[in-house]
Amino acid sequence: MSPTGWQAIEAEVLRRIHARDWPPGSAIPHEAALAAEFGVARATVNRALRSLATAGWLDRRRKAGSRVALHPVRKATLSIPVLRAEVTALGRTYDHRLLSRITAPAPSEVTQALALPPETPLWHLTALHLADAAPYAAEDRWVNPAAVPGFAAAALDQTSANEWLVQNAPFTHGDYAITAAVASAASSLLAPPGAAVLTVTRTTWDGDRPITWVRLTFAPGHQIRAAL
Amino acid sequence: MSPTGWQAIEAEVLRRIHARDWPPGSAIPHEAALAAEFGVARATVNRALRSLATAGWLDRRRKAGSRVALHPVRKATLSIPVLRAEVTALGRTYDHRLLSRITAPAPSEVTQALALPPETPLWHLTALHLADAAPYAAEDRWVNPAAVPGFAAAALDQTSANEWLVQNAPFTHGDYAITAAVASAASSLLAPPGAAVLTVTRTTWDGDRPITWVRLTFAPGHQIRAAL
DNA sequence: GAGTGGTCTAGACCACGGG
DNA sequence: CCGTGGTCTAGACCACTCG
Repeated sequence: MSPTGWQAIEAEVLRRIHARDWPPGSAIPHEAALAAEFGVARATVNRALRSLATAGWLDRRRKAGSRVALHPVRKATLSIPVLRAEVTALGRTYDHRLLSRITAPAPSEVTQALALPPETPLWHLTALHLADAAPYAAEDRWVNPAAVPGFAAAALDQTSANEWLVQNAPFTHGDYAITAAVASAASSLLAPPGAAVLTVTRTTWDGDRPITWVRLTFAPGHQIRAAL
Repeated sequence: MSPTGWQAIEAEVLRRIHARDWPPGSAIPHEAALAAEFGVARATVNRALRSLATAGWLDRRRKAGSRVALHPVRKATLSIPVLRAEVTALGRTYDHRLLSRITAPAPSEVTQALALPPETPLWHLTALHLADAAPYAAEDRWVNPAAVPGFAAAALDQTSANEWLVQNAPFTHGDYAITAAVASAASSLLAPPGAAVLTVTRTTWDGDRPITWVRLTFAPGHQIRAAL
C-alpha cells in the first residue's frame, strides 16, 4: 500500500512540508535526528532528503543544514526521444523521407552554434518525419564530416539520420532550445504559411568536437509535455 | 583534478560507452564484477550506474542486468523558475502589473484540465510580467478558491500571484505543456498580432484537489533552453 | 573550530523477472 | 528457480562552510 523504505521517509517529509509543519525557509532537523526519529540508518534519510533536494523541495548545504526551499524551483525532466519512438508510443505508424542530402557551406547560424569557421562545408540533410503518413515534423540538419567519418557511406533510407548518429556518433553533451516560429512557405508540406510552429534546435558535441546541429519543426498543435 | 569516488566510476563507465568498448545494446558487467574490478564497494558502483541510468545512458533491469541504451533518450532537466528569478538571473529588472482580478465561470478548456464541473466559478487573473519595463510574458490564470481559501484576501501588488501561490498553496504534482501559438489582437501589449509566440500551460494539484491553471505567453523570440 | 551533509564500506536481505 | 539490481544497516572518514 504505502511505500516503505526511503520513499516512505521522503513522503513523510514532503507531507510535513505541505502541512506547513516546516514552512518555506525554515530549517528541518538534521539527518541524524531524523534517522533516530524514524528508526532508520542515516543513509536512508540521506537518500530521501537528496531526492527531495533534486526535486527542488529542499535546499541543502553543509553545516547550514537542510531548509525548505523558498521558491520551489520544480525541475521537470523532459525526455528527448528518437522521433520514431515518440510516434510509435502514440500508437501511430512512423515513417520518414529523406528529402535532400548534399554538402554545402553552412550558414552562419550553424557555424556559430558549432564554433566552426564561417562557410565550413558540412553535410546538409532535410527530411520529413511522418506519423500515420501525415507530416509530423520537418528536420533540417547539418553534420560535421570531420567528427563523423563514416557518415558519407551511411544508408539513411531505413534508419533516419537521427537514429544513425545516435548509434554511431556518441555525444558527450549538447544543448537544446525550444522556440516558436511562423511557418514559412518553404515548409508548406508541414504547415500552412503563417501558422505558428514549435521548433526545437539541438546541437551535440563529442568533447570539444561539434557533431551536428539539427532543427526540428513540428506540425501545428504539437505539444511538448512534462510532469512536475 | 579528476573526480574521485562514485563519480570516477561513472566517468570511466561513460568513457567505455563512448569508446564503444561496450557498444549500444550490449550488456555491461554486473555490479559485483565492476565493484571487484574497481576495488570499491558494490554500493559505490550502484550509485554510479544509477546516475547513468537516470541520465539515459543505461537500461537497468533486475536479472537482465545493465545494458547500454540503444536510443540514448537523454533527459534534459528544465527548471521552472519563478519569473522574477528568471528575469533577474538575466541581469534585467523585474516588475509586473496585475491587469484584472475577477471571479468568473471558467471556460471549458480550464475546467476540463482541472477536472471541475463546467462553468465552475473561479478566480481569474491576468497580469503582465516585465523585464526592464518591456513586456516579458503575459499571464492568464484561473485559481480554484476551494483549494486556496486565503487567496481572496491576498495582496498581489508586490508579490505576483505565482509567488503568492508558491508560498501559500503547496502543490504535490502538476503538468506542463509547451506549445506555439499565433499572437492574438487581445495580447497586443506583448506581441504584434500574427507573430508566433511560445506558450507554457501549467496545471498544479494538491493531492486530488486542483489548485490553479495558468498559461504564460512569452514575447516573440523567447527561448526555453536546457542542457543535455 | 565544529557541525552538517557527502560519501564509502562490508555485509545482508529482498523483490523482480528472465529462462 | 535463482541471478541481478534495489535497498538497508552501522559505522566511519571527509569536505565544506558557517560562525
